[in-house]
Amino acid sequence: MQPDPPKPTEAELEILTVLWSRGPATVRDIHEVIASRKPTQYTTVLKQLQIMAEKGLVNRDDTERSHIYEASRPMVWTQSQLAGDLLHRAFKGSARELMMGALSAQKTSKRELAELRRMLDQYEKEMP
Amino acid sequence: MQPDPPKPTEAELEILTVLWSRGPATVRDIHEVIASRKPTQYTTVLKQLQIMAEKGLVNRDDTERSHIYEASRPMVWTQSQLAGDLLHRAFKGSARELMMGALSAQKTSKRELAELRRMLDQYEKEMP
DNA sequence: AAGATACTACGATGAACATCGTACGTCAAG
DNA sequence: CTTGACGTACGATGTTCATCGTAGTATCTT
Repeated sequence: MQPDPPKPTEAELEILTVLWSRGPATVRDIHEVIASRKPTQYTTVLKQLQIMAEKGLVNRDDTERSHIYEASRPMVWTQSQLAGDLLHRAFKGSARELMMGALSAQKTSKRELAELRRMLDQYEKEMP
Repeated sequence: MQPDPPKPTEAELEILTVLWSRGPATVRDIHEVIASRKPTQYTTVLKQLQIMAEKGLVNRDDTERSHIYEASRPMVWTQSQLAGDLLHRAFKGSARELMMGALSAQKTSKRELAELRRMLDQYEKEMP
């Protein structure tokens, strides 16, 4: 868990989401989830995981015959990387503009808006 | 301006940001801005713009000798695409989580937070 | 023990990206 | 008119991504 891993690609991110939701898993586990969404070969997922291990995106436990993979970084850490990256690339660093973009991209429920507001309160309170 | 253009790539997005801020511009104009940030050949920018025109990301006016390019979509439209894309790929569609990611990715000023809150108020008011 | 099953390793392939060099046309000086 | 500055067009190249097939090895089943 030394150097920060690079930003995950699209396919890599999809695998990471599986790992974040299921926890450590075998290639088979992950493949089942992925394949249920789009036709994908087992070895494709395997190869991805091997590459991801090289990049440091996942850690591999190969003590057992079926290797077990887990995300090397917690979900929120990676999310922060991705959000920050887009924030700078497309929104000049403006969190407000990013939020505008997100809200206009989909209908957001009143509940979600309320949660958002509450989160803001929380965040502001922890900063003098 | 028929079918929606695809999501811009990294290099394409950088060019678009120039077009959004300067308005319609020639290859030379754009190249000057880009090259001031990182060493880049003139023809590289030219080629990018030609490809972007094919993809429909920019419109080209070739009535003059120096062609004039402009973004085919307004900034906010593209921003919405990008935010929505990331929102679904990495945040399960949760605007709140995206906001968390963005805020934790950089220090956000009190002013920015206030603007954000005001923007939320505004947005909520327009939705019963 | 033999065959089927389950894994990993890895090379090959094709598409998308990003970058650049070269060719070629136009136009305004000199 | 010729030459140099400036412009577009486009092929070539190297890289990263994503996907898959094949080979080889270990394990299970009968």
